[in-house]
Amino acid sequence: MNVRDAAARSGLPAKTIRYYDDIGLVVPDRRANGYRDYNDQTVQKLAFLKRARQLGFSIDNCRQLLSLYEDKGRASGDVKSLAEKHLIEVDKRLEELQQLRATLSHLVHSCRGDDRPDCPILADLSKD
Amino acid sequence: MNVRDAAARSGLPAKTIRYYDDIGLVVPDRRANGYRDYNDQTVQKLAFLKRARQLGFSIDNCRQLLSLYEDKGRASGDVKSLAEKHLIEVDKRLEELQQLRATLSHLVHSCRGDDRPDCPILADLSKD
DNA sequence: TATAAAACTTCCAGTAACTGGCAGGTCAAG
DNA sequence: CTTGACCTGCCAGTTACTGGAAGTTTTATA
Repeated sequence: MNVRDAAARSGLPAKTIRYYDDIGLVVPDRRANGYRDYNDQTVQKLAFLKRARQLGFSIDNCRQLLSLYEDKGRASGDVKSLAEKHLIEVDKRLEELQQLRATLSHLVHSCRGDDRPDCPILADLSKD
Repeated sequence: MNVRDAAARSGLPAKTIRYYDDIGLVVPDRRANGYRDYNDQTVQKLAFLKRARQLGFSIDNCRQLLSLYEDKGRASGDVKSLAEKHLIEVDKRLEELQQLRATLSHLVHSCRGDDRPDCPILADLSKD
Protein backbone atom coordinates (compact mmCIF):
# COMPACT_ATOMS: atom_id res chain seq x y z
CA MET A 1 0.00 0.00 0.00
CA ASN A 2 1.40 3.41 -0.99
CA VAL A 3 1.85 6.22 1.43
CA ARG A 4 -1.27 7.99 0.15
CA ASP A 5 -3.46 5.03 1.00
CA ALA A 6 -1.75 4.57 4.34
CA ALA A 7 -2.58 8.22 4.97
CA ALA A 8 -6.22 7.70 4.09
CA ARG A 9 -6.49 4.69 6.37
CA SER A 10 -4.53 6.04 9.32
CA GLY A 11 -5.87 9.57 9.20
CA LEU A 12 -2.37 11.06 9.18
CA PRO A 13 -0.98 13.30 6.42
CA ALA A 14 1.35 11.54 4.00
CA LYS A 15 4.03 14.04 4.90
CA THR A 16 3.83 13.07 8.55
CA ILE A 17 4.00 9.40 7.69
CA ARG A 18 7.19 9.96 5.75
CA TYR A 19 8.52 11.86 8.72
CA TYR A 20 7.71 8.96 11.03
CA ASP A 21 9.68 6.76 8.68
CA ASP A 22 12.61 9.20 8.72
CA ILE A 23 12.82 9.17 12.50
CA GLY A 24 12.44 5.42 12.63
CA LEU A 25 9.05 5.41 14.33
CA VAL A 26 7.16 3.37 11.75
CA VAL A 27 9.41 1.98 9.06
CA PRO A 28 7.57 0.43 6.11
CA ASP A 29 8.80 -2.08 3.58
CA ARG A 30 10.15 -0.78 0.30
CA ARG A 31 9.27 -1.95 -3.17
CA ALA A 32 11.75 -2.48 -5.97
CA ASN A 33 11.06 1.06 -7.22
CA GLY A 34 11.85 2.56 -3.84
CA TYR A 35 8.25 3.36 -2.94
CA ARG A 36 7.20 2.84 0.67
CA ASP A 37 4.93 -0.16 1.10
CA TYR A 38 2.58 -0.16 4.09
CA ASN A 39 0.58 -3.12 5.29
CA ASP A 40 -2.16 -3.66 7.86
CA GLN A 41 0.32 -3.82 10.68
CA THR A 42 2.18 -0.63 9.85
CA VAL A 43 -1.08 1.19 9.18
CA GLN A 44 -2.31 0.02 12.56
CA LYS A 45 0.76 1.51 14.15
CA LEU A 46 0.18 4.80 12.36
CA ALA A 47 -3.38 4.94 13.64
CA PHE A 48 -2.06 4.16 17.11
CA LEU A 49 0.33 7.07 16.80
CA LYS A 50 -2.36 9.41 15.63
CA ARG A 51 -4.44 8.68 18.70
CA ALA A 52 -1.50 8.85 21.08
CA ARG A 53 -0.43 12.20 19.63
CA GLN A 54 -3.97 13.50 19.95
CA LEU A 55 -3.76 12.64 23.62
CA GLY A 56 -0.69 14.82 23.83
CA PHE A 57 1.98 12.13 24.19
CA SER A 58 5.34 13.32 22.89
CA ILE A 59 7.05 11.50 20.06
CA ASP A 60 9.46 10.10 22.57
CA ASN A 61 6.65 8.76 24.73
CA CYS A 62 4.96 7.43 21.63
CA ARG A 63 8.09 5.48 20.87
CA GLN A 64 7.89 3.82 24.25
CA LEU A 65 4.16 3.23 23.99
CA LEU A 66 4.66 1.67 20.60
CA SER A 67 7.28 -0.72 21.87
CA LEU A 68 5.01 -1.70 24.74
CA TYR A 69 2.22 -2.10 22.22
CA GLU A 70 4.34 -4.54 20.27
CA ASP A 71 5.60 -6.38 23.32
CA LYS A 72 3.03 -9.05 23.99
CA GLY A 73 4.67 -9.86 27.30
CA ARG A 74 4.56 -6.30 28.58
CA ALA A 75 3.37 -5.31 32.03
CA SER A 76 0.34 -3.04 31.88
CA GLY A 77 1.88 -1.25 34.84
CA ASP A 78 4.54 0.16 32.55
CA VAL A 79 1.92 1.62 30.26
CA LYS A 80 -0.07 3.02 33.15
CA SER A 81 3.03 4.59 34.61
CA LEU A 82 3.77 6.42 31.37
CA ALA A 83 0.20 7.62 31.11
CA GLU A 84 0.16 8.76 34.71
CA LYS A 85 3.28 10.81 34.26
CA HIS A 86 1.76 12.39 31.23
CA LEU A 87 -1.45 13.11 33.12
CA ILE A 88 0.51 14.90 35.81
CA GLU A 89 2.12 17.11 33.23
CA VAL A 90 -1.20 17.84 31.61
CA ASP A 91 -2.58 18.83 35.00
CA LYS A 92 0.35 21.12 35.58
CA ARG A 93 -0.13 22.78 32.22
CA LEU A 94 -3.84 23.11 32.93
CA GLU A 95 -3.21 24.88 36.18
CA GLU A 96 -0.77 27.27 34.58
CA LEU A 97 -3.19 28.01 31.82
CA GLN A 98 -6.06 28.55 34.23
CA GLN A 99 -3.99 30.95 36.28
CA LEU A 100 -2.98 32.77 33.16
CA ARG A 101 -6.56 32.91 32.00
CA ALA A 102 -7.74 34.40 35.26
CA THR A 103 -5.16 37.17 35.15
CA LEU A 104 -5.80 37.89 31.52
CA SER A 105 -9.54 37.93 31.96
CA HIS A 106 -9.25 40.27 34.90
CA LEU A 107 -7.12 42.63 32.86
CA VAL A 108 -9.47 42.58 29.90
CA HIS A 109 -12.45 43.42 32.08
CA SER A 110 -10.61 46.21 33.81
CA CYS A 111 -9.99 48.08 30.56
CA ARG A 112 -12.69 50.32 29.15
CA GLY A 113 -11.36 49.86 25.66
CA ASP A 114 -12.25 53.22 24.24
CA ASP A 115 -10.39 55.93 22.33
CA ARG A 116 -8.52 57.22 25.34
CA PRO A 117 -4.94 56.14 25.98
CA ASP A 118 -5.08 55.17 29.63
CA CYS A 119 -5.11 51.40 29.84
CA PRO A 120 -4.93 49.16 32.91
CA ILE A 121 -3.63 46.32 30.75
CA LEU A 122 -0.52 48.21 29.72
CA ALA A 123 -0.21 49.55 33.26
CA ASP A 124 -0.14 46.02 34.60
CA LEU A 125 2.30 44.79 32.00
CA SER A 126 4.75 47.52 32.85
CA LYS A 127 4.49 47.28 36.60
CA ASP A 128 7.52 46.09 38.55
CA MET B 1 24.27 49.15 31.85
CA ASN B 2 25.61 45.84 30.55
CA VAL B 3 23.41 43.00 29.48
CA ARG B 4 24.07 41.13 32.73
CA ASP B 5 22.69 43.95 34.81
CA ALA B 6 19.78 44.43 32.48
CA ALA B 7 19.09 40.75 32.99
CA ALA B 8 19.19 41.12 36.76
CA ARG B 9 16.81 44.07 36.68
CA SER B 10 14.36 42.77 34.10
CA GLY B 11 14.30 39.18 35.27
CA LEU B 12 15.08 37.85 31.80
CA PRO B 13 18.12 35.71 30.92
CA ALA B 14 20.92 37.62 29.22
CA LYS B 15 20.68 35.25 26.30
CA THR B 16 17.04 36.13 25.79
CA ILE B 17 17.81 39.83 25.96
CA ARG B 18 20.39 39.45 23.22
CA TYR B 19 17.82 37.54 21.24
CA TYR B 20 15.31 40.36 21.65
CA ASP B 21 17.94 42.69 20.31
CA ASP B 22 18.60 40.39 17.35
CA ILE B 23 14.94 40.35 16.35
CA GLY B 24 14.63 44.09 16.85
CA LEU B 25 12.25 43.91 19.80
CA VAL B 26 14.33 45.91 22.27
CA VAL B 27 17.40 47.45 20.69
CA PRO B 28 19.85 48.98 23.17
CA ASP B 29 22.51 51.59 22.60
CA ARG B 30 26.03 50.38 21.91
CA ARG B 31 29.22 51.56 23.54
CA ALA B 32 32.45 52.24 21.72
CA ASN B 33 33.63 48.71 22.52
CA GLY B 34 30.52 47.18 20.98
CA TYR B 35 28.91 46.23 24.28
CA ARG B 36 25.15 46.63 24.57
CA ASP B 37 24.19 49.52 26.82
CA TYR B 38 20.78 49.37 28.48
CA ASN B 39 19.11 52.24 30.31
CA ASP B 40 16.01 52.60 32.45
CA GLN B 41 13.77 52.82 29.45
CA THR B 42 15.04 49.74 27.69
CA VAL B 43 15.08 47.77 30.93
CA GLN B 44 11.49 48.84 31.49
CA LYS B 45 10.61 47.45 28.09
CA LEU B 46 12.34 44.18 28.90
CA ALA B 47 10.34 43.85 32.10
CA PHE B 48 7.20 44.61 30.12
CA LEU B 49 8.08 41.83 27.73
CA LYS B 50 8.72 39.39 30.52
CA ARG B 51 5.28 39.97 31.94
CA ALA B 52 3.57 39.87 28.55
CA ARG B 53 5.32 36.61 27.67
CA GLN B 54 4.30 35.16 31.01
CA LEU B 55 0.73 35.95 30.06
CA GLY B 56 1.21 33.91 26.94
CA PHE B 57 1.35 36.70 24.37
CA SER B 58 3.35 35.69 21.31
CA ILE B 59 6.42 37.66 20.32
CA ASP B 60 4.42 39.08 17.48
CA ASN B 61 1.69 40.26 19.82
CA CYS B 62 4.35 41.58 22.17
CA ARG B 63 5.70 43.69 19.37
CA GLN B 64 2.27 45.26 18.91
CA LEU B 65 1.74 45.70 22.63
CA LEU B 66 5.12 47.33 22.92
CA SER B 67 4.36 49.81 20.18
CA LEU B 68 1.04 50.64 21.85
CA TYR B 69 2.92 50.95 25.11
CA GLU B 70 5.18 53.54 23.55
CA ASP B 71 2.41 55.37 21.73
CA LYS B 72 1.13 57.91 24.21
CA GLY B 73 -1.80 58.73 21.94
CA ARG B 74 -2.96 55.12 21.63
CA ALA B 75 -6.56 54.02 22.04
CA SER B 76 -6.98 51.61 24.93
CA GLY B 77 -9.50 49.82 22.73
CA ASP B 78 -6.64 48.57 20.56
CA VAL B 79 -4.93 47.05 23.55
CA LYS B 80 -8.12 45.51 24.84
CA SER B 81 -8.86 44.04 21.43
CA LEU B 82 -5.48 42.31 21.32
CA ALA B 83 -5.94 40.97 24.82
CA GLU B 84 -9.44 39.74 24.05
CA LYS B 85 -8.27 37.84 21.01
CA HIS B 86 -5.59 36.26 23.09
CA LEU B 87 -8.08 35.36 25.79
CA ILE B 88 -10.24 33.58 23.25
CA GLU B 89 -7.29 31.50 22.14
CA VAL B 90 -6.40 30.66 25.70
CA ASP B 91 -9.97 29.53 26.29
CA LYS B 92 -9.82 27.34 23.22
CA ARG B 93 -6.59 25.77 24.35
CA LEU B 94 -8.04 25.25 27.82
CA GLU B 95 -11.03 23.41 26.46
CA GLU B 96 -8.85 21.16 24.34
CA LEU B 97 -6.63 20.42 27.26
CA GLN B 98 -9.56 19.68 29.55
CA GLN B 99 -11.04 17.29 27.02
CA LEU B 100 -7.68 15.61 26.65
CA ARG B 101 -7.29 15.38 30.40
CA ALA B 102 -10.68 13.75 30.81
CA THR B 103 -9.90 11.07 28.25
CA LEU B 104 -6.46 10.44 29.62
CA SER B 105 -7.67 10.27 33.18
CA HIS B 106 -10.38 7.84 32.22
CA LEU B 107 -7.83 5.62 30.52
CA VAL B 108 -5.45 5.71 33.44
CA HIS B 109 -8.15 4.71 35.87
CA SER B 110 -9.34 1.90 33.65
CA CYS B 111 -5.96 0.17 33.71
CA ARG B 112 -5.06 -2.09 36.60
CA GLY B 113 -1.38 -1.44 36.03
CA ASP B 114 -0.04 -4.79 37.13
CA ASP B 115 2.34 -7.37 35.65
CA ARG B 116 -0.15 -8.70 33.17
CA PRO B 117 -0.06 -7.55 29.54
CA ASP B 118 -3.70 -6.71 28.92
CA CYS B 119 -4.08 -2.97 29.01
CA PRO B 120 -7.12 -0.83 28.24
CA ILE B 121 -4.88 2.12 27.50
CA LEU B 122 -3.14 0.37 24.64
CA ALA B 123 -6.46 -1.09 23.55
CA ASP B 124 -7.92 2.38 23.28
CA LEU B 125 -4.92 3.79 21.48
CA SER B 126 -5.13 1.11 18.83
CA LYS B 127 -8.86 1.22 18.31
CA ASP B 128 -10.15 2.45 14.97
C1' DT C 1 1.95 4.64 -28.25
C1' DA C 2 2.73 9.25 -26.86
C1' DT C 3 2.11 12.23 -23.42
C1' DA C 4 0.31 14.46 -19.61
C1' DA C 5 -1.12 14.15 -14.93
C1' DA C 6 -0.56 12.30 -10.59
C1' DA C 7 2.07 10.21 -7.10
C1' DC C 8 6.31 8.88 -5.57
C1' DT C 9 11.23 9.90 -4.00
C1' DT C 10 14.94 12.80 -1.35
C1' DC C 11 16.53 16.89 0.53
C1' DC C 12 16.48 21.64 2.23
C1' DA C 13 14.35 25.32 4.64
C1' DG C 14 11.14 27.32 7.79
C1' DT C 15 8.16 27.43 11.89
C1' DA C 16 8.39 29.64 17.74
C1' DA C 17 11.17 31.27 20.98
C1' DC C 18 14.67 30.57 22.72
C1' DT C 19 19.13 27.93 24.63
C1' DG C 20 23.88 26.02 24.56
C1' DG C 21 28.33 26.30 23.09
C1' DC C 22 32.44 28.05 20.78
C1' DA C 23 36.14 31.25 19.39
C1' DG C 24 37.76 35.44 20.20
C1' DG C 25 37.83 40.38 22.15
C1' DT C 26 37.59 43.34 26.55
C1' DC C 27 37.82 44.77 31.18
C1' DA C 28 38.66 44.95 36.36
C1' DA C 29 41.40 43.11 40.12
C1' DG C 30 45.45 41.52 42.37
C1' DC D 1 50.81 41.26 33.72
C1' DT D 2 48.08 37.67 34.11
C1' DT D 3 43.81 35.61 35.47
C1' DG D 4 39.05 35.33 35.38
C1' DA D 5 34.76 37.21 34.40
C1' DC D 6 32.28 39.29 31.06
C1' DC D 7 31.26 40.69 26.42
C1' DT D 8 30.70 39.89 21.22
C1' DG D 9 28.80 37.26 17.06
C1' DC D 10 27.61 33.05 15.03
C1' DC D 11 26.01 28.37 14.37
C1' DA D 12 23.50 24.41 15.87
C1' DG D 13 19.82 22.15 18.39
C1' DT D 14 15.20 21.93 20.37
C1' DT D 15 9.59 19.84 18.84
C1' DA D 16 6.99 17.89 15.42
C1' DC D 17 6.09 18.64 11.65
C1' DT D 18 5.02 21.35 6.91
C1' DG D 19 6.01 23.44 2.34
C1' DG D 20 8.39 23.35 -1.68
C1' DA D 21 11.74 22.07 -5.32
C1' DA D 22 13.84 18.78 -8.41
C1' DG D 23 13.76 14.53 -10.21
C1' DT D 24 11.70 9.60 -11.11
C1' DT D 25 7.87 6.40 -11.81
C1' DT D 26 3.32 5.02 -12.51
C1' DT D 27 -1.19 5.62 -14.39
C1' DA D 28 -4.74 7.45 -17.31
C1' DT D 29 -6.23 9.32 -21.46
C1' DA D 30 -6.20 10.52 -26.48
